[in-house]
Parts: sequence; C-alpha cells; structure tokens
Amino acid sequence: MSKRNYRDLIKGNVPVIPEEGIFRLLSTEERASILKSVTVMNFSRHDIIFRQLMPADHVAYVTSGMVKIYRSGRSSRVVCITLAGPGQFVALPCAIDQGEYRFSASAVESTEALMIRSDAIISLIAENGRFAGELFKRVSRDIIEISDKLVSLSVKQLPGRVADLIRYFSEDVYNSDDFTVPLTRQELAELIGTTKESLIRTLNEFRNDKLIEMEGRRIKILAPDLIDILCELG
Amino acid sequence: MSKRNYRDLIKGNVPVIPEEGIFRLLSTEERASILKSVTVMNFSRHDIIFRQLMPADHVAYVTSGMVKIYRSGRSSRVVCITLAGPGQFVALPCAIDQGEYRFSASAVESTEALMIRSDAIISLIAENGRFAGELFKRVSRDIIEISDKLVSLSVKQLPGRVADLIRYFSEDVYNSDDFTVPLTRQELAELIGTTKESLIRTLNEFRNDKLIEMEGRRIKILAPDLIDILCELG
DNA sequence: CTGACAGATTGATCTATATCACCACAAAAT
DNA sequence: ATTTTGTGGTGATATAGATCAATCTGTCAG
Repeated sequence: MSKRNYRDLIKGNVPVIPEEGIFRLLSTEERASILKSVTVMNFSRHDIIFRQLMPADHVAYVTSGMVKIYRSGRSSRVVCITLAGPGQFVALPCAIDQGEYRFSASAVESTEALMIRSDAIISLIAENGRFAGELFKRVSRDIIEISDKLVSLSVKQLPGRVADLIRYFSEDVYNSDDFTVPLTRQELAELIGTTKESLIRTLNEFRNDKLIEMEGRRIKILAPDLIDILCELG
Repeated sequence: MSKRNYRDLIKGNVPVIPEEGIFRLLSTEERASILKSVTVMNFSRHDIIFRQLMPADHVAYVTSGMVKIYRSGRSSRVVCITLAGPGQFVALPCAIDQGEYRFSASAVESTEALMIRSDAIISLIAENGRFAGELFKRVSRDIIEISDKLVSLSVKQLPGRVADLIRYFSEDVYNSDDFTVPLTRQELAELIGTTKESLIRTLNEFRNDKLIEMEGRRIKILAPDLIDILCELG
C-alpha cells in the first residue's frame, strides 16, 4: 500500500498545467505565464504538504491521491476539516487572504500536487474574470460544505454523523457504494469529531444491523435508504 | 430598543450604493449599472430576510443592524452559522453557486440591507477584477472563520465555547469589553451548539468566578486574560 | 387590573459518548 | 528470531451537558 516507487521520490518534475477542469479557462499565454510559478510535488502517506502558521505562499492543486486538511491544537485532539482529492485546491482561502496557513495538510496516500505560488493565483483572479468566477464558485461550495459539517456536528449524534461520513465517501469521493478508504479509524473519527473507539462501536452497530458490510478499510453499503434516513434525523 | 419608527416600515426606498468599503472599487458606470439591480429593505426583529431552499436570487449587504444566518432542520435544533453586521454580505456563497439558499436569515434587530440581484454580483465579479479580488478575500475569511468554529465545536467543551462567544462579541462585533447583545439566551446557545440552560449555567459560573459582569443582555468582561486562556485550552 | 406569553433561571435526572485500560494482530525494525 | 510499533478492537467507568419540569420575571393587550 505505502510502498514507494522511484517516481514518488521525485519532487519538482517538469510541471504541466492540466488541460481539463478549471484550467481550460486559461488562455495560452496565461498557461505559459503561470507555469513559471508552478512546481510539481509528489508526497507519500504522512508527508506534510504545509503546516499551520506558516506563510501561505502556495496553493496546492491535487492531481492524484488524497490529502487531509486538519487542525491540531497544542495539547488537544486533531480535527480534520476536510479531505481533498484530484481536481481540488487546498489552502485557497489562506492564500487569497494573503495570510498564513490556518490548517495543516498532509497526504493520506501517494499524492501528486501542483504547488502554485499564491501571487500567481491572485493575479490570475484579477485578470481573468471567468477563472475568478469558477474559483469563486468552488470556494463558495466549500463554505456550504463546511457549514453542513458544522450543522452535522452540532445537532447530530454519532449514528447520524457516521452515516454522513459513509455517504460522503460513497457519493462525494468514490461515487460507489463499495469503497476502500485510505484512512485509519483514528482519522475517520477525527473527520466527524469523535474518538476511534466510539467510531468503531458505531460502525459495528451498522454492520450488525446490516446497514453495511465491512472488512478492514473496505466498506460496502447494503442499505443506502437507511443510511439516508440516519443522515436526516441525526 | 425595538420601537419602530416610520422609516423602519418603508421597504424599497431609493437605493444608494455606499461610497465606502468594498463599493469604492466600483467605477461610476458600474455603480450606476448595479443600482438597477438593488433594492433597499428594512427589517425588524424576527423578519425573515430569506429562507433556506428558496432560489438564491439576491445577496444582502447589511448597512445597519444585525442578521443571523441559521439552519433549522425539520424536527431538530436550530444551528446559528454566523451573524452579519454593517458592511457584511449575507448569502454570497449561495448566490455565487447559483443555487438555492442553504440557510435562512432573519434580522435580530432593526436592520437595513441592500438586496442585490445575484446576476448583477456575478457579472461584476467577471468584469471587475479588483472587486472580485476583494469579495474573494471576504469569502475566504468567512471560510477560515467557519473552520475555526468547526474546530471550536468539535474539541472544546462548554466553558471554552462560551469564552469564544464572549470574545467574538467583544473583538469582532462591538470592539469593546462592555456590550449589550441583541440576542436571547436561546439564540446565544444556538450560536455555540448548546442549549439555553447550559449556556446560562456556564455564564453564571463565569460571573461567580469574576470573569464577567452581567445584567440581562449586557455583558462586561472583567478578566480578558482568563477568557483568552479558556478560549485556548477549551 | 389581569391574563397571557416570552424569556430567564434553577434543580433533578438521564444518557451518549469520552476516557481509561486493556488485548490481538501484522508489519517493520532490531 | 524477537522486539517494537501502529492499528483495530472490547469492556468498564466517569461525566459533561442534554432533557425535563418547575418557577419567576417583565411586558403587552384587552
């Protein structure tokens, strides 16, 4: 799973701006010009991409793999704010605000990312309205998603939150009712503000009640309708 | 406090785009053009500004008063996502995403707001890079603020969250250590994901421990340093 | 003057879930 | 080969804070 191959160790390959997704909104010149501000980086599991409190001088654009964005207070528990997969930006808000990273980010599996200098993104926003609009739309969706999480966390109790988690992986990440997460129980727990013990117990209840099938990190949803109901009524 | 005067009842006055704040980034023509898409509205306490699930066809820009943005599930508790005061936009992300309102918003005190048609904001973003940049910065700060709240909610227990709340009013809203909130205990509780009873008990502990002075809705911070410590260690 | 109603407060329970203290297993390191 | 480390898992216990049930206040309408 975490075996490194030679390619994984190369950091700073020749960058290529993807043709698809948001970058299709760039002109040939903009593409060429931003290239100077981009570095390709490869990370393996546990590699830190950036650390909270550091100046937010780069935005990461994930091309493959998965990244977790989290906050770790000095003494207290780790909170995972969100995950980011291929096609998603990491730390955009921190860079736009021209401040420091307010979170840390690390790779949860082998991950490739374009590290784009913040100033390059900021000037693109000022110059290319369509690009700005699309980026804006993404950040707006992020706000809505985080707000949903806030609500989930404050009103739902564990079964509801675990159901949310399962649905999140199924619908937003893997687009399948049968998936294998690259995260430990501990990390799954951090994602929904609980402890690994409580998460394990709740997952087991789900299994006993035939809502899911589970071996190790593989989860298969058996009763999506019941999961949905749990998500609803918390 | 909540006495209405004649002006409060007028809805749809002649709109004027403020000279200060973010609108200074608009050209004279842009100002004139957006004017056609703006309506001034006056709301009194409890007036709904918009309701979740409705099409997000307007953004509100608060010119005076205070608005709460909240989510209310069918059966469950109300969660207050955030408050917005003068100079702040409400529902920007929902409008940018061109979807529906994902929250409801209502006035907690007499409030005046410019209701700006979403399409007008969206075309301004595409056309005016500086304006887009500034708006972007605001939304980015909102994301960071909400993430902080998410962390607060998942790791801190009540005393820490109440301390957060007090500091929020003192530093972010009123810029004073002596302020009067326009919210009921219930609403304060919804802001930090707890119940009115628990909030009251915690506030009383704070009073007994001489952290604050309190009569009714007026709060005076006596020991800001201790409040800060509570915010830190949750 | 008197209900009636919304908000604030207090006390007595109850419970979801954190915490603590383990064990089991596999992979990696020595 | 054996120790160590990381991860998954279980049971017992403790507790923060929700919930329930009153009471008390001030305010407004009739």
